[in-house]
Amino acid sequence: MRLDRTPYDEKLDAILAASARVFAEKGYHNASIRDIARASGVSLSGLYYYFQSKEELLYLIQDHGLGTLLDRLEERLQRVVRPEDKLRVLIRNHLTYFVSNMAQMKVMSHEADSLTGEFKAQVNRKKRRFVDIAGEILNELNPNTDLDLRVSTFALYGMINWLYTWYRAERDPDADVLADTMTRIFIEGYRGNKVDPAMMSEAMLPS
Amino acid sequence: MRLDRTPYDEKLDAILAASARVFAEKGYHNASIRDIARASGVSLSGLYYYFQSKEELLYLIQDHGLGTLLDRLEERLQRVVRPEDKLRVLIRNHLTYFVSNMAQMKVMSHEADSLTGEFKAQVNRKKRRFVDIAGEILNELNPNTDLDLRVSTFALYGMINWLYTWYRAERDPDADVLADTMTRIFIEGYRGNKVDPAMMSEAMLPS
DNA sequence: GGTTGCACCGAACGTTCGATCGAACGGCGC
DNA sequence: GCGCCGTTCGATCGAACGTTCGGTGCAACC
Repeated sequence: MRLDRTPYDEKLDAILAASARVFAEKGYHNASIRDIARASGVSLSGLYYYFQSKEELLYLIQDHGLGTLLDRLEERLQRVVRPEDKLRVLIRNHLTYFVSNMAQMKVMSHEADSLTGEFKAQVNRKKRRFVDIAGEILNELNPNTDLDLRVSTFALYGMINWLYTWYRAERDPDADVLADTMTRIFIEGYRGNKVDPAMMSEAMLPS
Repeated sequence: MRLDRTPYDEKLDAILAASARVFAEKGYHNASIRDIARASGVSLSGLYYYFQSKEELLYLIQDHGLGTLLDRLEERLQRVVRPEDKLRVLIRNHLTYFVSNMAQMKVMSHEADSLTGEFKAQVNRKKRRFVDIAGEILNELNPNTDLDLRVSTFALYGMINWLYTWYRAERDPDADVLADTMTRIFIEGYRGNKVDPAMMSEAMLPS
């Protein structure tokens, strides 16, 4: 089904990859289309055959990356049942993709607000899926906690998404160790905070 | 000692506050000095009486904010001794300042890479202090863990600093609840991951 | 009351920005 | 050999950018 990849597709992917590198290094608004032309080996005007505006270019990078990440996540989640394993899969899925595609992941994390209008709405729809999935897993992991679910969910994604600000492949552990570290901290931390039964009134106890 | 605040100081602070709002809303590179002139009520050229360049303006915002945050942190840390309390103080210090100064905190978190040269070096020096302080606390909290200290430290700051991407005061809990949630997750998660004594070889046990 | 210096501004500079336009290239069907 | 169409590019546009320059008002001081 992916056998019909034309030279057009290949070149578009190359342009998106080069653009992600430029956006990651200089930031979206500080990067110029001329920078991308230089990095991709295509002329300034030639680029506009592949996208209609700079903003659409950013959208293509983000939407494609989030789509890939989401597809992989949903496929991998089907293979496990315990919430602990699901959370491990989610964290590892993110971090593995991150370490392998650092430029793209930085653009996805750091340039979230640089899109406007329908571009932003479409990307936010995909991001919402990630939030919902994590929320469901946390709820399975510890249904009886008094920790705020929304705060806990974004605390989790904060741990993960902040990576682009500090991670350096040559000195830091690989993605598996990162995922293991964050998974252990978060599972232990979230699962360990159950509501203290001694604090519950009799009315709350099962009759 | 702070009684010698001149009208110049007052106006500079007002300009910095207005600039932080503009930078937070539009992003540093996407915001123009003209936007800041409009937001602060000072003419375009009049602004340059208070700073020499747009980049220095960003530096002033970041350096001043980090300085305040660091001063408060070190003062509050002196009042507690248990590592659990120290970590709680650190998290609460960050989040309280964040919620009270959202624009400034967003600029500090999101525009870290927008500075160059000596500006960036000076800001990074202050940020390093935060990393070192957190690392020392985590080490006191659980000296026997096999969790990577650097990864754990940035996981903690990721939880905290990511706040600017999702927090909305009108729907989310206040800073105290945020701090309590994150503190409980992280303390339980980090302290709970001790090296399993059953996994240790005899050579590692005290003789 | 002339001089100094701080605070501030309108106008303009040179440069870079995202985007467009018309022309030209090359392979393929006819 | 000719026309077509997908692809590419040099030349160029108006707008916006950060910064600078010459100058103004005004309070303080001698």
